[in-house]
Amino acid sequence: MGFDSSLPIYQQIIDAYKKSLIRGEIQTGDKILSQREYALKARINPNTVQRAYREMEMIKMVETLRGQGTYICATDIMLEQFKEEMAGQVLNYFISEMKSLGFDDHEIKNRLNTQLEGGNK
Amino acid sequence: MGFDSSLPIYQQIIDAYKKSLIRGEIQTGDKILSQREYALKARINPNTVQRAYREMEMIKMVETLRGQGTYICATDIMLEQFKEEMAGQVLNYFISEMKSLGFDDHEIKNRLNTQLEGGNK
Amino acid sequence: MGFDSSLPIYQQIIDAYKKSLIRGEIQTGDKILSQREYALKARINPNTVQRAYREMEMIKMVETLRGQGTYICATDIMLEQFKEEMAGQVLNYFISEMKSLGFDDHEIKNRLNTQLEGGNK
Amino acid sequence: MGFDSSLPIYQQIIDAYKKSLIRGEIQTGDKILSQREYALKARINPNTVQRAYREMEMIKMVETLRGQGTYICATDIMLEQFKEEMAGQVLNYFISEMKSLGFDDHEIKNRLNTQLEGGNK
DNA sequence: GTGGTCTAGACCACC
DNA sequence: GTGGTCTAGACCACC
Repeated sequence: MGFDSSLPIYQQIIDAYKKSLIRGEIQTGDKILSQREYALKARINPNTVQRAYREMEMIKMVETLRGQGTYICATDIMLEQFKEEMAGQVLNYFISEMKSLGFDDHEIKNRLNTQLEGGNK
Repeated sequence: MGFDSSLPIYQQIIDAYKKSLIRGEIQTGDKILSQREYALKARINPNTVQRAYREMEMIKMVETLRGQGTYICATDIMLEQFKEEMAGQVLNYFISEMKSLGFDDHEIKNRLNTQLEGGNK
Repeated sequence: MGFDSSLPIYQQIIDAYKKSLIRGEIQTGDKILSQREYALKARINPNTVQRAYREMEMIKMVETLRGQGTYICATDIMLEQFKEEMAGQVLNYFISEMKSLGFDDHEIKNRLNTQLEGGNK
Repeated sequence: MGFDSSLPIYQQIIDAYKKSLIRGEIQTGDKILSQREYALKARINPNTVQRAYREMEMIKMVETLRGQGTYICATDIMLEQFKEEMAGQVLNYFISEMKSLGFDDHEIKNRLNTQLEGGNK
């Protein structure tokens, strides 16, 4: 429940839900936190949560029943898309971090291979 | 100047300075922010900043001149160590993120190759 | 620049732009009012205007150039959709108003025919 | 209780009462809001309300008993007239909206028939 | 100047 | 209780 500064908070909320879906921690049909609960737990403004929830609703990732709450309604196809999207983000972030540390493409690949073989925790 | 929740904040402060050094944004001889200034800008507790600065002093990455401020004093060898250290962190974070999205070692390598060839902005 | 109370203001802003597009008063490529200007003229909060502009951007009806302004970028196909959408709204509003005045389907048709033939200003 | 900009507000007040009468929401003998109450609820100038009430009195749609309030006193014949009047307004508004969207007489009739048959909620 | 994000808080509608 | 809309206003980034 901590937010870093690179992406807008509402986007981080959405990404976190997408990741939870991919990992199977939540699934279609599940009720998610109410906007107020989320805002309280994350100590952010309810309006910020609402923007995230509204955008998730617009892409039909969740559906909202007035007075009842918000429910996941993502299809398997959407899950695949989210997985691609999140993987792309993770990859780009990784590559840009490595490059900013001074590694070129070749070195990045080598380091990854070494790390994967050497066994990372 | 935003901190996420995974690492202790003082550690994130140190890492940020290490990365700035590697990237050449700051170098040996440069004066860095006073603890007070840092705490104000980052809106964190001065004690947290103090711990970070103390640890950087212990490994002789910076030195503090009383009444004058804190100065970078890292050697080239230290820079190399920092680079390895930071690369390891970035790699481990990348690998664990990809795995939590459901990718195995083979897929991770493939994705990286594709992304590097496809050209990421 | 007056808003009635039935639809949310941000929706009325969007509908007004859709109608202007259909009527040819504005067209693709045109720059529209800045959010601040619109808010000032309509005497509403800039945040309300922003929500309308953001939603128009999400459906690719306009595009926003940071620091420069917002421009219409609707395609002809979108215009056709907007026309259907607005016609549907107008029709439904008309029918519900007539029914609430006590007219049935048959009478509504008759009244419309009479009015169209009798010549309305 | 929201007013749009096309008609003068006092006229909109009168029309709203006429519609309420036609719909049977209020009837002859009922006491209506005091001018002061109306102005407060609708957040408009008391003078505007006064003009509406005065005009309703002139056509003997309401009567004001000093110190007691204002009461509906419309006859059935007046109700019929109001119904015609309101229907005419609704029709004219509908036709002008459809024409401004680019529909001709023939299309307007067709659309209405389709909508009525298709069943609008 | 432009738009983008966020907070704080009011008030409403639906249940 | 739930979400939806709106205002007021701060602060930021890009130009």
